[in-house]
Amino acid sequence: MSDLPPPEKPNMELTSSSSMPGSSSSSLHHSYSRKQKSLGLLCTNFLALYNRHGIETIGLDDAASKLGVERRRIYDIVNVLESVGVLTRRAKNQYTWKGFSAIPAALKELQEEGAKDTFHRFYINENVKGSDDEDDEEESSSQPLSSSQTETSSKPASLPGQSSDSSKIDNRREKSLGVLTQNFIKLFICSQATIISLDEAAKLLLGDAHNTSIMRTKVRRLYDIANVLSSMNLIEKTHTIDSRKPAFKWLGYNGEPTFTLSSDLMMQAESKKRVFGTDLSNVSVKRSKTHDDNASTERRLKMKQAESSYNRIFDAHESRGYQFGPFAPATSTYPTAPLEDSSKRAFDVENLVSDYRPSYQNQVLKDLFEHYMDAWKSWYSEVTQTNPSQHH
DNA sequence: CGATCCCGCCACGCG
DNA sequence: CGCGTGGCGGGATCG
Repeated sequence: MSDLPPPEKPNMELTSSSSMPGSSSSSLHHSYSRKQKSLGLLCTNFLALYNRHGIETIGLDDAASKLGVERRRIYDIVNVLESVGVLTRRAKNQYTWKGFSAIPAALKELQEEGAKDTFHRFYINENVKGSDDEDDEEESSSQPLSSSQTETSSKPASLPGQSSDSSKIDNRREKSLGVLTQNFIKLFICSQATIISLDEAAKLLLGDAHNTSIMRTKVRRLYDIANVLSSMNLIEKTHTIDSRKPAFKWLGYNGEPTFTLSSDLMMQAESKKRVFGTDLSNVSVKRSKTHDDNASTERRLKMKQAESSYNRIFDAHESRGYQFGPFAPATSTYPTAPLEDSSKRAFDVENLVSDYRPSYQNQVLKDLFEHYMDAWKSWYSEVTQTNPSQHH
């Protein structure tokens, strides 16, 4: 009982002007910071909530209510998470948790797909470019699609009706977000680009730089995707070398999701990406986020190919078959029996969403994070073999 | 201001 | 027809 409240959405106001200035009255704190409801943060919480051992199935309603958001938002997150293999749709309203360990394989597949698809030849770099015409095209014919093979059939090579190659109508379904996410990622892993500017990505991904309207919409989606990907630390927001335009930097699979919660609990005791692939050939010197990453010695990404490096990492990860230490064990985590609630009580997710208020940045979550953070740190120091200067 | 992007209307399938 | 999904863009916030 008392599973999930039937009332779908306690939406107070709807339709018509939704002016909700919170009713005059002085008080204070107005405007509800948008940042607090960002997809990125939501995703971080989502991950924290389901990245525990034992989780296997995820119900959308469940997630929505626990995180205190509308269904719609869950769809956004779930779609991009699925693009990276962390989740898989099992049935209506039900997803299967695969975990971060599924990312490498997913990326690898994306890379292969991208290589054979129409994904080739994008060269972005610091140098400005004509950026006028040319180099647009891209997915104008045939759908990039996903899951080319690997998975049984369920992939009619030719869609009923127009057998003409390009089926403009293409899948009515996932026409965006999911596919967009994959294509976005392909941009990085199929080229050796590390940084891709926003409009560059939009231009490449859409191939319609003339239509401002469409562009605008796509860019919005790109932001959504970027936020989610960022919370997983697959990418990071930055700007182009000339620090002019906003851009995204591919971080790749550096390991676990760094708990970069807002910046309250851990502020500076974090960031330590990459743990394995120490023999990466193209290991860029990624400074910590201590300051900025103004890499003065930014070699021009000219090199091409060299995909084997990825395979190596993936392989290493998979063969290790390990499970990210701190996350699996956690033997004494939320015993389900709140002995007492003086300081650290059980992780009562059912209470995460107090109601309709910004449920993020929750005290409980904080506790959880700290707990994990601690475990993670010790675990990290263990696996950190190659860690020269890092403490003086 | 322009960059960022939250909210939720409403159009798609599918039972 | 209702319901689960999720495209899509207005317009509010942020920097």
